[in-house]
Amino acid sequence: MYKAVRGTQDILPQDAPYWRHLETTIHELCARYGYHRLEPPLFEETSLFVRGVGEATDIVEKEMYSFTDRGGRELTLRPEFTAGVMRGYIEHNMHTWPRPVKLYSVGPAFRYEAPQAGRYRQFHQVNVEAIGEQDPAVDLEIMSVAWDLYEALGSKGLSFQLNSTGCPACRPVYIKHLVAYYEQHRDEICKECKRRLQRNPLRVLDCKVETCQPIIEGAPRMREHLCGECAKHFETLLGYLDLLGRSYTLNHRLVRGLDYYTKTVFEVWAEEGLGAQNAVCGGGRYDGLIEELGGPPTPGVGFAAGLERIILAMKAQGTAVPELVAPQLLVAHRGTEAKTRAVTLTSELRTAGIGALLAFGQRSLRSQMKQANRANVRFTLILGEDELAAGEVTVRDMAAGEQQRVSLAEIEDWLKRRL
RNA sequence: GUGGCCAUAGCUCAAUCGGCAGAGCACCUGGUUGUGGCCCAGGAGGUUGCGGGUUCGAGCCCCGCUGGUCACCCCA
Repeated sequence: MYKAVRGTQDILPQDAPYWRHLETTIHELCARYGYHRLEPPLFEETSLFVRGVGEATDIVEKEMYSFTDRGGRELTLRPEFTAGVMRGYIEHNMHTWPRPVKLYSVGPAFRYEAPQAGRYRQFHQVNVEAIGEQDPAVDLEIMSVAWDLYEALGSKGLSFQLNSTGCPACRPVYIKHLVAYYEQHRDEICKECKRRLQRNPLRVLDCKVETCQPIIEGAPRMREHLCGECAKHFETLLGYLDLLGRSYTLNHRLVRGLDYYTKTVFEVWAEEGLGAQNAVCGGGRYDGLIEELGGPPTPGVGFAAGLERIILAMKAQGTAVPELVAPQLLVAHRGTEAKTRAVTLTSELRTAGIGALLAFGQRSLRSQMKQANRANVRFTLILGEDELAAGEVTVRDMAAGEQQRVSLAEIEDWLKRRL
């Protein structure tokens, strides 16, 4: 028997209300902030992600779904959105649009990882980007979109983790200090950190090995090594956040796995319900990315949030979501002629905008009533020989257990008054 | 890629010491020739994840594989 491949899953009808509510909330919120939808393709040239995400990242090193198509093109299913969105920004000359260009996307992304709670090989993200403006107020706006999204969904127990990772002017200087400090403690750090020191030194800061913790505590901090511009940017952002009364946690150990981030980086962590995968949102500023991808020098800031993780958190917290609309009536019938009329009646009701179910087959009325009961409809319309002869239909109110005859000519209005 | 735990009906789970594969729920039919929910009766549904081994005999013990799950790494 075929099964959904490892790390993928069907979104079943029982989860549809969560997805609908989440998607509706996202679209309404983004519209309120003036963001416009841009959906990049599911796959792009592999080199776009290699350059955009960074050669030394886990994503590029071991997580991409890459393939060669029949035309010999090297392609990759998107592991994240930002690179594709920026490619679109450049391709469509959006630098000529009013700034900042504010875009959002919702859809699946793909990473070849070992699946576990809150992590899948095909997963969904909402991605929000503001391009072409370096004002820290844009960082604030991006964070606010994330903030409001969780607020609208009634999420509790979230913490905003915030840091600045500097820019090409100050980060290399800081990294030198960090590496020098770590060289002094070479005998005390874990094997993995020794490797990190070579490949991606900043990552030593989020090592979770016990013995590395005191080393990290004593390490030089990025914030104390920011250049004037980055320091000012960060202070201004913190001031704005305080102004709005948004609580956040300064986390000097927060470094992000993608190479393109500059200045602001942030993540949103959930306390419960997600197992080890507690990050529900991650983002930051990427002032060098567009230039790296062949566009004009352009600042940008954005975030991505994982929809599966949001839904897991909603379930863990028992968040109520609106039910989807379902037909409120079922047309039951008895006899061949009545069945024929039931087919046309059901169709007429639907054309009139009334959701209706038809009992299929020619089963006993008892069986059809059971079906109506299971479908949880408000009314059952019964069409038999008697009703047909009288040009009427029997309408049974399922909750009250009462029924009455209504003429077929008037049934639409009768129902519209009550549904 | 590495490690722990797990795998029996659609779902949740039983099966004594290794001895006839079961229950509840859900589904279908009937009890009621045209009336749902509650109740009762019946029915359908299984290669016990796959392959091998031990044994008179394996759902149960052993080995391998696959899958699921959780965790590491990293992240949404």
